[in-house]
Amino acid sequence: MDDLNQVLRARREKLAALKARGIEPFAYNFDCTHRAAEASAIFEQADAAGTLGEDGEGEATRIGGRIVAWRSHGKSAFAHVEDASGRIQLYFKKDMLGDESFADLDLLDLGDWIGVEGPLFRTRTGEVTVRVRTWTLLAKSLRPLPFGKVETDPETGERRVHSGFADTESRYRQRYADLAVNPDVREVFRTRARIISELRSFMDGEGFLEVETPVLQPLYGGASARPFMTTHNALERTMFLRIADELYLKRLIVGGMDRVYEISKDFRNEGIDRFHNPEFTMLEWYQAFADYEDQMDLVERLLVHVVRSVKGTDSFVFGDHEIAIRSPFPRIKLVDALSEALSEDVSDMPEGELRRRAEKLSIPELAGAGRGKLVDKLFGELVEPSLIQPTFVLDHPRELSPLAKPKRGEPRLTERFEMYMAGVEIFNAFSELNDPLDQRERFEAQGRLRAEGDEEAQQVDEDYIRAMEYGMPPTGGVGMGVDRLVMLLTNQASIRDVILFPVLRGDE
RNA sequence: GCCUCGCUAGCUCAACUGGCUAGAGCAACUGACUCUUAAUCAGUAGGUUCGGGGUUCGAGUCCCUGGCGGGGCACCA
Repeated sequence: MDDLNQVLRARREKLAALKARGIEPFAYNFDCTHRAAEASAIFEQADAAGTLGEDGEGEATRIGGRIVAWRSHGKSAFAHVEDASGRIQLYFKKDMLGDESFADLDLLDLGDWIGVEGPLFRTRTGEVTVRVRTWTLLAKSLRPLPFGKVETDPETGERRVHSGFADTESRYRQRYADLAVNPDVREVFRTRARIISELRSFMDGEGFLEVETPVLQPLYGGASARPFMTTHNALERTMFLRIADELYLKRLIVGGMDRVYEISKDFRNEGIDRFHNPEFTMLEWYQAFADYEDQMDLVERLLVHVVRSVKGTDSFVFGDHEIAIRSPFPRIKLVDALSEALSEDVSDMPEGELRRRAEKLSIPELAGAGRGKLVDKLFGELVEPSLIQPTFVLDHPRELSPLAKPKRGEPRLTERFEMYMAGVEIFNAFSELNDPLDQRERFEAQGRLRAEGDEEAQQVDEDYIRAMEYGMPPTGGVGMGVDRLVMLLTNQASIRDVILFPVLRGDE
């Protein structure tokens, strides 16, 4: 207790005083009749309909919330409480509450949870307010929340927060405090939930079956990435956290489940930046009898559906850009886009020339890069940042896509697309490779890359090849970065702002 | 992993070129106030300046080192 600062100490003293007065500081429940926003709305309706009482009072309500502002005036006090719906003003008056209950208000603090009961009325300045008849302490706050002060501009109604809680690191580490004092942050995560819900209902509506495949895997695959490893004690074996759902979902296609999808966390043991968190949420789906052309149509319909449902329009603002979701989206071939950027056809450009171009742009880490990798690097440098409006980029080099079918008529390429918005890759899809002999060769080529030190190259998955040998129908598959879509639709600059508890270093 | 910027009271921020006892607002505490809303007014208290080491008569400030975070690069979705 000695090492607590005065602020924490004052609250513990109030806690003791409350107990001494026979007030339970941590209640078991509270029977609310309304949320704050509903109560205000009901009052406004009654007022408009002229059904308020003669004293201008509306119906009695019970509201539970956290005290976020307090203004005491001697024998009366105003406060705001906030619940999940918003905030509402409270008016405490000594002759309404009685001496004892009014005196006990001195033991409340910002951050306390209370329940109040009383009729609604409108103050002289027009704000719908609860005239508190009785109040109950629901939970004492023993640590001050970093509330700012909210100023509402009387003319524009605009809310400005003074001081507040801005330190990025503290906000991520103590997300509970961030959520408690920043309603905007709560809104971002409400939108995130809506987006995921709309993704589900869209996939369900298209006849896809939601499935769950292993997070903990004996082999990992389906993407180029380093995995997290762990150990199963009883089995005495190394297990991997999945880097993609792909290989299991396609086993289900082999099994005859012709449309499947999964929304789940994947884990990649790589760097962290504003577009990457080590654990992130992916939507993957696989559709039998379809190819990547069909998947472009599906992606377009999915985006239109989600953006309309969540934003109410066909466009949204991200940073400096207004992104319009109007299908069909432009479809450009990777090689053509790059040729245009270089003002020279790259389809037959020798590897040495590609390398010289990349070196001229001082693109780093070119050592050991083959043709495909060079094309990819150049594309990332020259074209990707300019893909602001939704754009499909088609037909990636074969060596970069070991799970995709060869492009019809152009066997050095694959039937693959990535979809970009705001310069960010959101979707990745292929006509799925369903020839088990070709698949084995691709895995073996990956194995050679691995032997040369490419830690991200895939391993041979014999069981996956066995599944394919039973017969896999032609299939279109798509992966989507859910967090990134949420970033775009909530206009958040960092993936950490759309993940409740992003990965940070320890602070011990 | 590399480059770069940052870390000062519970919160948001000051402190010039190294120089008095590290300041302010909010929050807290004491008092006044029965329609306020960034309530107001009077007063009080609150600091390991991220940790460790060094230079100096003197370090929040300069140097070394470590930690954490932001941004960029690399890797990647």
